[in-house]
Amino acid sequence: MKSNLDPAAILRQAGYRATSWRIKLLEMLEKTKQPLTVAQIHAKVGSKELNEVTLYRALEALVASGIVRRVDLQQGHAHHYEMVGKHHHHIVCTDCGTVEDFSDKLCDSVVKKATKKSSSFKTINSHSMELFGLCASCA
Amino acid sequence: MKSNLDPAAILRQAGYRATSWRIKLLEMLEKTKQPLTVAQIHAKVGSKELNEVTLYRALEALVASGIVRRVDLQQGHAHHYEMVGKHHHHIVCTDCGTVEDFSDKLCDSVVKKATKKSSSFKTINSHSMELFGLCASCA
DNA sequence: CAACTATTGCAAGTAGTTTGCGTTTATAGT
DNA sequence: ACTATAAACGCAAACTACTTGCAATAGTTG
Repeated sequence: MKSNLDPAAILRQAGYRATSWRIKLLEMLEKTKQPLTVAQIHAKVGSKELNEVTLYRALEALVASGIVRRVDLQQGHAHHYEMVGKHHHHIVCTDCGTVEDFSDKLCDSVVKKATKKSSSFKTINSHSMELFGLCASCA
Repeated sequence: MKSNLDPAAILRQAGYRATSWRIKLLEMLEKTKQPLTVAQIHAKVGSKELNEVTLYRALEALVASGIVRRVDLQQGHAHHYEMVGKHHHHIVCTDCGTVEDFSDKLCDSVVKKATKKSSSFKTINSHSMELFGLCASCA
């Protein structure tokens, strides 16, 4: 069992067809470090040829099967998308929008504590955490 | 210096006029525990009389001056709003949308650690964290 | 390589939010 | 209290982000 599946294999393993657009989409997302908006993805994958609707449907499917993650970086009302990969969070510059990744296993402790203390939740499946501040050049 | 200002005082202190709509809006938000969407707020404050645009402008102003907070509970593409009050986070049921508050000072440690480790950020002004799972009745 | 069905493109629709502009209303100054 | 001023408001219209229906196309299975 290879740890790094290629896009076509990832898609088929999740029960999807390995279509050229979805392969291109996953290849691009794997290369890119920053979470991207639909508009940015659209531009990068080929805004002329690829229909926006197709992109929305592809992202919806990929998010549903846990291949892609949707994050809210509080920039207007558009979401950002990124490959799930290893779990991490974001530090976002509220001025220029630069994004830096970070991760901390302390988060898991927070989740565990919250679950234990909660009156009506016993299982937490996922969590999001983003930090907002000013990057070096904007400060 | 009273700790609990009334809505009119809060508004004036932030440099706004204490209009009847904004007073009603803050009174309602103070009473309500759950974060609400614009549509829900609109319905609660008076959907017939209050123009939606006015509500959007009021919320924009209140968010800008830190009186109200905008949170993303990942339910479609609408944001939720709540009074800032004391800092806390949310546990959201991905099935029925129930929201429970929680807070943990460990979060501050995470923020501090991330700031220290970050290569391009030295100041973090705010952060968001939401947990997603299934509540007792949906599990 | 034929049949089956997921995926795509197009056109249209909906939800959420913003903008421009003329009118109303809270507030500061008399 | 009364008036001038600018913030806040309502209405209409525009706009962005996203969704839905349906017919055409293209992976995949046998």
